[in-house]
Amino acid sequence: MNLMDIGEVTSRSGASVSALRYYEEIGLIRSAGRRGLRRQFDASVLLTLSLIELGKVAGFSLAEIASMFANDGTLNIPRADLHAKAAELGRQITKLRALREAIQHVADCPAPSHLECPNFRKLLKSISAKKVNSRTPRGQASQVSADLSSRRHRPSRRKAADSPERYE
Amino acid sequence: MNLMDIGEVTSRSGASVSALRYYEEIGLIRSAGRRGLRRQFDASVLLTLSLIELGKVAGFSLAEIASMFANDGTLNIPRADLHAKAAELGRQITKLRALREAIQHVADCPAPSHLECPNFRKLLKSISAKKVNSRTPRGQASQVSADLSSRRHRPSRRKAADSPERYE
DNA sequence: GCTTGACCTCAAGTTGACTTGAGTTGGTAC
DNA sequence: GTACCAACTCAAGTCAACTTGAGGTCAAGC
Repeated sequence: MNLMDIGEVTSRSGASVSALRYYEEIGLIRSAGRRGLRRQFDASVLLTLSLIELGKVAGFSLAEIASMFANDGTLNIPRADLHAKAAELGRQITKLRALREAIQHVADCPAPSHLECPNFRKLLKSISAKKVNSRTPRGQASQVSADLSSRRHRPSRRKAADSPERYE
Repeated sequence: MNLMDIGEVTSRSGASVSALRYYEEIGLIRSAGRRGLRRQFDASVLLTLSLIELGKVAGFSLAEIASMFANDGTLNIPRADLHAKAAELGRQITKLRALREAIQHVADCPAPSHLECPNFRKLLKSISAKKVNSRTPRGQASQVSADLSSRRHRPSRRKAADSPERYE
């Protein structure tokens, strides 16, 4: 019943071949078997991949996502975890809003240098304060970087030159 | 006037010694000089570090942040960039809200397995769709993980198994 | 029969942002 | 004056999540 080569899975899911093999290796997905050498996937893998995507977007690591799948590949997330995650997302959203406000302010503020603007200093302080209040176990920064400028594992072949004003 | 050893900077800023040295190495911060071997920092570095924090929270890479400082260490961000970033944050916020809603739904949904819940499937689909619509330059997932569960550079001694709430 | 192309394995490399470790130096307290 | 300890340098390691590369297999088409 409707088994797919890995190539079809990539084209239907958007995940790369190497990512799929990696996912299989770490037990995140399962192939239905082999045809010769070739992995065969059944259609359910596409849904699983969506879930994985979802989990990634939500900020779970692949290991955590893996732990959310039951043995049969179905979802198995304790509802309490979900509530916690939702709450966490809520806090994150709040923080991002404050941040956006600060940035917007800076963009509109007429002070010659932002550092000279007392409002900005105040915003800065409030944002840092927020950081300190929220439990930050090892002084790590948060990581908000979205898919709009995802800079984790950015492939080296893609030069950063095409973005508005080439940082790098 | 009021120069600090690196140790004082770490205790006042929360940044680690090694991070500070690293920042200096890549030109993000500057020491005011040396006293013997020891770097001396003046108080302004604390503000700079706040800005760096801010930039990181906003999702800029250190390289990008570096490019925002003028030679004299003052801020120098083109306002258009800021507007763009604010808009980006706005999109990010929207997305996170949808995500939170989805997660909340899953948590409350009585279906035995989430995959069987048509509503969940719908939410899944809408989130994936959103991902596709928003410009995703390298097909990477977004990274939302906040400081509440900072999972970049997470020390390996932390096993991924203990998850239920304590995101440490 | 031979090429092609999609797939395979396995090891090693990549990325950013640090951290760790080994071995050294020098200011300060006793 | 010497012990101590914070700082130093420099190289190498870490982490997650893949990607890349070299070399191999196999079914299909000419």
